[in-house]
Amino acid sequence: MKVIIAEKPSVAREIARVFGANTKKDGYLEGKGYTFTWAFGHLLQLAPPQEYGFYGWNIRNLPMLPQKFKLSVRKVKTKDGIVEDPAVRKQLDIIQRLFDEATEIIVATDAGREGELIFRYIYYYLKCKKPFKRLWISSQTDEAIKNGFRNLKPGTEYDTLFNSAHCRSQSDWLVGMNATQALSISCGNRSVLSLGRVQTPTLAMICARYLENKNFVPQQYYQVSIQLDKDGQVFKAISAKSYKTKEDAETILEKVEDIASGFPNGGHITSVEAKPRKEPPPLLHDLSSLQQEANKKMGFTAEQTLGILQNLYEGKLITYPRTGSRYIGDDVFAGIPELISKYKDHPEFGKQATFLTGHKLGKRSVNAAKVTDHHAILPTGEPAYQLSGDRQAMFNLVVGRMLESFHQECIKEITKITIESGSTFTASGTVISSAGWRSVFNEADEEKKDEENASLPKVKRDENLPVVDKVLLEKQTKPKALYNEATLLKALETAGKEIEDDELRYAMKDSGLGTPATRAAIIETLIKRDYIKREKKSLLPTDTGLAVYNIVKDQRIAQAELTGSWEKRLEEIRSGASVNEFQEEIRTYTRSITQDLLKSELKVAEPHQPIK
DNA sequence: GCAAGGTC
Repeated sequence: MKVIIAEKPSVAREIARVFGANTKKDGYLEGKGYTFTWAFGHLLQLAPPQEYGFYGWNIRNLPMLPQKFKLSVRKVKTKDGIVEDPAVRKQLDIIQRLFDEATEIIVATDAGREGELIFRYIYYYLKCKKPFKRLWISSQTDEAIKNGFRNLKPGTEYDTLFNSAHCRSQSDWLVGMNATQALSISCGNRSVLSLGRVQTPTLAMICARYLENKNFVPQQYYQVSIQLDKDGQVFKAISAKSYKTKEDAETILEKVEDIASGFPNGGHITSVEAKPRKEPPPLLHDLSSLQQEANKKMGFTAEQTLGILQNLYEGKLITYPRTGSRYIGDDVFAGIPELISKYKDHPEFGKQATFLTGHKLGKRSVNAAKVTDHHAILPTGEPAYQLSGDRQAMFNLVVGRMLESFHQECIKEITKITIESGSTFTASGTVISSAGWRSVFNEADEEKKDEENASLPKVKRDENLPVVDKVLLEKQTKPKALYNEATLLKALETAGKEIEDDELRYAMKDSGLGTPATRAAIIETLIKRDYIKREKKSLLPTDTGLAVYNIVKDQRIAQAELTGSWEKRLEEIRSGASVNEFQEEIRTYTRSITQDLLKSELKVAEPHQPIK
């Protein structure tokens, strides 16, 4: 009997379906001489410090550098404290029994570094010695699965991938556990002051932006706005220049040739420019873009969005949500017309779905090379009945975005009118001449400035129009906005793009900080540590957060570059470079940061949480 | 009591 193990139940089910196996058993599926079982993500984790004899949080244990790491079963928090997750234990027992009976093991965890780690930790924990083959596919259509099975690779081909994954895992443990204990102990051991490769740069970004915002000195400046009348249609124009002093602006104001000053037609049109601008449809959603959108439109936190999406996914209404790709392959695209046609009667989207079934679809989101472990988020086409408000709203974002993505360009006409009336004024307005994808949600453009005109009348060069009103505008320069969940997620995704070192920037180019699956959890961790708090929609540092930031802000652990340098080395390990060398560097770094942190003091008198 | 990674 051959055993296939997937990363999660949904993938095992898909593969089993392709094989025509449909006997359901407890923890696996069976049929056609195969069994199809699964993990639930990481079932095993690196064992905590006490399993190496490092008891309590004690300076004598630091730095903690286990000679050999152990694995332990994933834990879960209950009212009786932290215990082994019984569901995980049960699944491990099932996998063990299946492996024992297996003539061959086929690894079908996700095609990537963590997928490899998920399997290998199970394999080594169960002390399995049987050889295994690797299924390596990047989409889960029938054809891709069949093809993958015709091209199974020897398991050993992925040994270096496992090495890099294991190094990532150990390095995060060494740096995170030691830095956390060192900082907490040196600050009096009154509360957990955690540090880590991802959470600390994230905290630093929030703190730096907060301080920049708080210390920003706004500059006062002035402009003059006038209103013109074209056959009864009034529109706004604003002075081309802005002025540092009120006096300068008042001079300009007085020079305006408006009706009240005795000029019946004092607005002289000197130029009219109209340019069409094409706006391509947006890409399909990945998790991060959907979290950002749901935060902007509905105010959901990243964690709430993830929870709702997981729920829709378990109800088979949407495809896998924790994806980092905004593309689909040609195989999935082939099914899109049929999928869209299922929404022809949808109360909100029916009209656009019907429109699209009669038109050639845009292919901006179709690119097989940009599909990694999972493709972009799509509805499955299953009918969705009586969803709760939140789930319905989220589902609509997914369906709506699908329609947008395969829709046509939006064509806008951007008009700029220049007017002389004592000095130079400009009026601008944007008119949508063909809505294209924008007709799906039919929402107003987000970033419309105050001075923009919703529509402009048709005017010609050399026309003279009456100026019916004029006003002095007092304005201030604005600081960069504080982070909210949407902008922070975006910043985490693009973290590393500003790194000067070409190699480090390259190493981070596809990753950023954290992963789609973990970013919501990172934000929640910072909140749980009382490092940051939500205030309205913004994320603000607390006094504790700022104090920790002050201690570590110049250290490598507070910088995205640390991830860049690890990613570079991990990629080298994947292509065969020495594991020991990197591990030794990490140990050296762990010793040094532990030493540094043990000297620190928390310079804030904030109330601490008692130790549990 | 700690990391970051994955998932139900």
